[in-house]
Formats: sequence, structure tokens, C-alpha cells
Amino acid sequence: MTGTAAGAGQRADMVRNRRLLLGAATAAFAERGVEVSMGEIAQRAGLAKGTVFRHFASKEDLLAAIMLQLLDRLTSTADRLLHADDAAAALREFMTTGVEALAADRAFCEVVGRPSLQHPEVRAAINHLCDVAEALTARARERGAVRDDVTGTDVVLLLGGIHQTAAPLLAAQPQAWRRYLELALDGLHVPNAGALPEQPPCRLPRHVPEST
Amino acid sequence: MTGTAAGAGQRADMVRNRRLLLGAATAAFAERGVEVSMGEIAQRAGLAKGTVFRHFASKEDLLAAIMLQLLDRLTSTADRLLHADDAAAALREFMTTGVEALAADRAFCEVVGRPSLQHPEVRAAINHLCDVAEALTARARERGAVRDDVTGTDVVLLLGGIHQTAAPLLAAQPQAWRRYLELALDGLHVPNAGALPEQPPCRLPRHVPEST
DNA sequence: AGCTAACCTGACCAGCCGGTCATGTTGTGC
DNA sequence: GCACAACATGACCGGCTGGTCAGGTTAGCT
Repeated sequence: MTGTAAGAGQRADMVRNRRLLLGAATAAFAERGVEVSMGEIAQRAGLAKGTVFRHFASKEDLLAAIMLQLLDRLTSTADRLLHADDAAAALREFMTTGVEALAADRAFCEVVGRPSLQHPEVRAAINHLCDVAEALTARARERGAVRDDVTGTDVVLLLGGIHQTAAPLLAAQPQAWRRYLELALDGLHVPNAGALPEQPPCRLPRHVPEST
Repeated sequence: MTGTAAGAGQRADMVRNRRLLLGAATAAFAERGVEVSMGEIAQRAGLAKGTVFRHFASKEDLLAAIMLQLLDRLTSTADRLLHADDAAAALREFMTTGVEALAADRAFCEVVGRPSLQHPEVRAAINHLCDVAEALTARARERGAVRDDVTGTDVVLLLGGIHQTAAPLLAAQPQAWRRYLELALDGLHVPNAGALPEQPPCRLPRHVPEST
């Protein structure tokens, strides 16, 4: 699942190196995006390049492992919020956490926003996140806090959009995303709203490679 | 301004090749994004790689020329809409055109959304677009069609955000952006809205290269 | 302590990139 | 139709990338 099987019965130095590697990769992808080289990741971890490829067969696998970690964290946040008292506040907190996570990690944005570089497991994790977000959204919907035809997938997609809106300002105003989150939330619960155009999305489609 | 000076007194085949090159580059950047290679652009144009570098000193220059073209087109659309009767409809049409342009061009999204790859001229053109958008927004604001503290730069930034929201659906629902445009427009003119958090942006900041 | 398999290492490879330049070709003014 | 400058060409360069592997090192068991 996560690169080369990480089962028990491994040498102590190997599990230590694995921790170093995952830490370095997480930081490197966050700062530099998916384009960061395996060489740089190895260097940050204080390991040789070959060692990195011993733990993960390819760059794609390593990236997927890191992304799954981030997605799982977000999903469990959503899970927890499912039991909150105030459904509207819970949805707001979920979106805040989500946009914050995107703002702090370049690779996360790139992977979530571009279907073409999604590992199957990553897509599955995103779809799972959409499911939990749907539950969260449904509760807010029942309480009249969001308009009728907004789905959990809408909410998840909005995370990427909100962050992207603020991205060009990130260096100058690191919190600018709050502005656009508020704007989106206002749009999400306008009282007497007409139905939104286009089909409400349920899951993310599989990516079909371009022609040409 | 646009690569090697494109003044008069040039050989006929050169101006023809230049047209071919610009056409190929426009299509290539739109389909494949900024990562497309100069070799592929040359091939599409039916030219040798060296010829491409005779017309534009670097890939960055070529990209900037294409992006300036797109930005100019959008800016003149906004300029035209400045004289429309219905200010609210004009703003909506501007945003529709903008998001449509982004949805049709990968490189456009990447350049507009990531300050780090902005040529100085491109940033200037974006700022100019923000100015015109501000005029457009001001008119809508006076008529009560958008809330008080929304600037033209907000509107321009929203174009990128709206497109990004729909981007993962692009293959399956090419028009999905209309859904999120409507949502944003609803958010933009909620009647009794409180002030948005964070400073309203005026211009895009210059990009400061990362540390590390 | 000694042995072995598991593990780490870094030189190495092929492939791609942006960019250059000596050479060949061609439009154009006379 | 000639001559020359302007232009096109594609082989070539250095640098970077993801990925491989023969050989050295070491953890852990006996």
C-alpha cells in the first residue's frame, strides 16, 4: 500500500530511515510541489538516492503515500466534526481546515487540483473525503444552513478553488484565503436561491489521458 | 516587446513563420500548459527548434508573448463592457468570459495562478486588467449589485478560483465552471453582508523567490 | 565473536530539456 | 540572373531528471 510493504520484522535502521524519508518528503513536497526531485528529498533525509528507491519503487508511489496521509488527516477531521452540535459551524470548520491544509502544501494543491496526476489510491481517498463531506453538508442542509443543491463534492472542490483564488496573494497576505472562504460560505447559504446550473457533482471522474 | 523586434522590413517567409510559430505556441500552451517543450512547439509549427529561438530569445519570452495576447483580449472585453447599460450583467459577462478563457487554456491558468512564473510584463498586464475590472466592479457596486468591499482585483482573482474549483470535473463536465461562477456571483451580492475579513487586495504583489 | 542476509551507497545510465552555432538555403534588391 | 545578407536548420552541448545496480556496510541472531 505505502511503497514497499512496511510490515514488522524490519531492521531498526530501516524503520528509522523510513521515518526520516517520510518527514523529508512531506516537507519537500509541501514547499516545492510535486516537481521536487528525488535527489533533493534524499539529501534532506540525509540518505542516498538509492535508499529512497528501496523504500518506494517510484516517485509516484512516494508522492501518493504523502498525499494519502494528508487526505486521511482531513477525512478524520471531517469525521470528527460529524458529531458536532452546530452543523453550520462544523461545515465552516471543515472548510477552514481544508483550505489551510492546501495553503500550507504546494504538492497537495497540485495533486488535488489536477486529475492527471492522481494515483488510483489517491483518487479513492478523495472520493472517500467527498462522501464524508457529503454527510457533513447534508446535516447543514437539513438545518437550512446551506442551499439545497450543494453536494459534499461541491464543498471539497471549493476548497481548491478558494485556495487558488488567494494563491497569488499568498506571499503578501498569507491569510487572504479567509476572505474568499467567507465569500464562498455566503454564496453557499443565500436564503432564497435559485437552483445552481449544471449537474451537482457526486464523485470525481477518472482522468482520461489527453489525445493529441 | 514581443520577442525579437517584429518591426517592418522583414522577409516574407519570416513573417509567415512567425505567424505559424505563434499559432502553434498558442495551441500547444493551451493544451499542454507551460511545461510543453520548445521542441514540440517547433514541430507543431513545422519549423526547426533553432528557428523558434531566432524569433524568441527564450521560452519565457515566447510564453510571455502568448499570455500578453490573452490578457489583452480579456482586458479589451472588460473595456468594452464598461459602457454597457446593465452594470451587473456586464460584470457577469466579464467573469464568464474570463473563466471561459481559463478553462480553455492550461498555460493561462498556470501563469495567472502562480506568481513565481510571471514575466514582469505579464504582471503589469494583470495589474492593468485589475484596474479595468475595478472600474467594472465600481459601477456594479454603485448600483448595489455587489457588496461594498469587493475590489476589481478580488474579481480577477475569483476567475482563477472559479476555474480551479471546476477543474477536476473538466473532462466529465466541461461546463461545470458555470455552477461555481453562479455560486460566486451569489456570494458577491448578498444583500446585508458583513465586511469580508482580510485587506481587500488592490494589485498583485511582486513575487519574492522562496528561501530554503 | 562471527556470520549472513538485509540494507545502504553513490557512481552510473538513458532520456529529456532549454539553448547554441556552424552550415546550408532562400528571399530580395540591383 | 547575380550576389549577399537575412534567415532556417538540426546536430550538438551541458545540466537535470527518475531510476538501476554491483559492491560495501551493518544489524541482529547464534
